[in-house]
Amino acid sequence: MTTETAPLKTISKYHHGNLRQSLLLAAKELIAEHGIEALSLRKLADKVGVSRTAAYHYFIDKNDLLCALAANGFRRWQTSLDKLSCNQLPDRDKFEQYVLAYITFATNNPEEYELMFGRCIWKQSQCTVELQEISHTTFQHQVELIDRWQSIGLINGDSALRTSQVIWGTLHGIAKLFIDGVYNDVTRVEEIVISALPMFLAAKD
Amino acid sequence: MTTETAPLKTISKYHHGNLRQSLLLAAKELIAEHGIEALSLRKLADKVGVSRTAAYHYFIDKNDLLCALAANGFRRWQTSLDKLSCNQLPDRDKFEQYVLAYITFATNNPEEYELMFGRCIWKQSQCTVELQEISHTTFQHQVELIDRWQSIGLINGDSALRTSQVIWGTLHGIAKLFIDGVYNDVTRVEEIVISALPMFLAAKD
DNA sequence: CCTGTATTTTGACACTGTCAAGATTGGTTG
DNA sequence: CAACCAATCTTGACAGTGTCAAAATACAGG
Repeated sequence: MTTETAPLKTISKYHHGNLRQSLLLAAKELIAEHGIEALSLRKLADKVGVSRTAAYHYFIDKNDLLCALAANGFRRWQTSLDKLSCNQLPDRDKFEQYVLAYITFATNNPEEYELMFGRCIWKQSQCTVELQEISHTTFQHQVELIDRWQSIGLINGDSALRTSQVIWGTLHGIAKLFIDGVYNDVTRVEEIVISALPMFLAAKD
Repeated sequence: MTTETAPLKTISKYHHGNLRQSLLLAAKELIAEHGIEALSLRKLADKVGVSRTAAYHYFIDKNDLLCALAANGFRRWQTSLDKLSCNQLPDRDKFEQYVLAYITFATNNPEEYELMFGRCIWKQSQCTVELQEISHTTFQHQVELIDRWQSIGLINGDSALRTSQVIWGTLHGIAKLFIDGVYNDVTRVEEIVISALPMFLAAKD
């Protein structure tokens, strides 16, 4: 009777339809709620309502699935970056916005950030070419941003690459200390980042 | 015949003698060689030559054992710090030495560093009181160091606490990007840190 | 020698990732 | 319409993990 009264697309046990997408979505939710290390393919399959090994038809690995999630994260962060640099004029406010946007993205999506920049994926050096590419271009965009701020004299330092590495390192370090729970009062993260800002800026007046 | 010719303390299957110490040593070696996530209590027990669950008489948990390892790491880092600050005169060279010592400690013992400052222990917020105390006092010592450099005008910034958090964040971030494999050319880490140095120093001449 | 206590082992359980083989479905061709 | 095929999903199985309960062993004191 279930098949007769079904109006639209009923739930046919087989052929889920868009399983790959559903898996990624459910995985993102599970990770955001319970952390990366709590994610198991069985629980994920349960949540989607599918068998334990169904995911292996779309991902060669658990690692492969995590890489896809990380790549999505990079795309999200990339669009946030684009919104910032759409205006061609770089200035001090934009730099401050960039710094705050970075730290906000990291602390608002801690588990996704951990996936993107954590050891879980990169340490085993088995990251997807997709992830390799999107992360590389994202970093390049950031270097270009820094380069423009340097060219107007807002930021000093060595080459844009070196300066980018240092600034990124600082933001990453502060974010990670909070995300990983070493610092536990996450409300203070903005204060710390704000007080780090003058370090980057060229000496004025 | 083994017991008769035994000169000192022979290996009697039971009563290993100093099992707790042996476990910590073997665990440190395994972790340094194969990484934290590759450490299992069974392999550890195998290496020490003892049964799977023998460790549970000295550690309530796997987490408890990891906390003990991390605490040892903090003690090691603390002694390195003491060597630096034994001379009462703070100066620019000492600051540079401190920064390089930090980054060297982190990159030379990446897995131990990950244990000390990584999510594995702190995220679950189930860290030992021993670890809580030693890490706290270690951080306090670093704040005092920064405070002295500030008082001679070498470093500027807000309160010593804030400045410590920022500097620590920067060093931690750069170290982590290498340790976690996001940056893969670890030979460049010193260059990056050196180029980060002028950011911290008060504007001179 | 006997007994109690500290130490270590064995057995068991639930959970994990992943592979091989089988079951089910939708689409395409004869 | 029927038969096949390829894509999709499931079941069974295996090795490995952390951890608990209960049993076994060794040492020390009477």
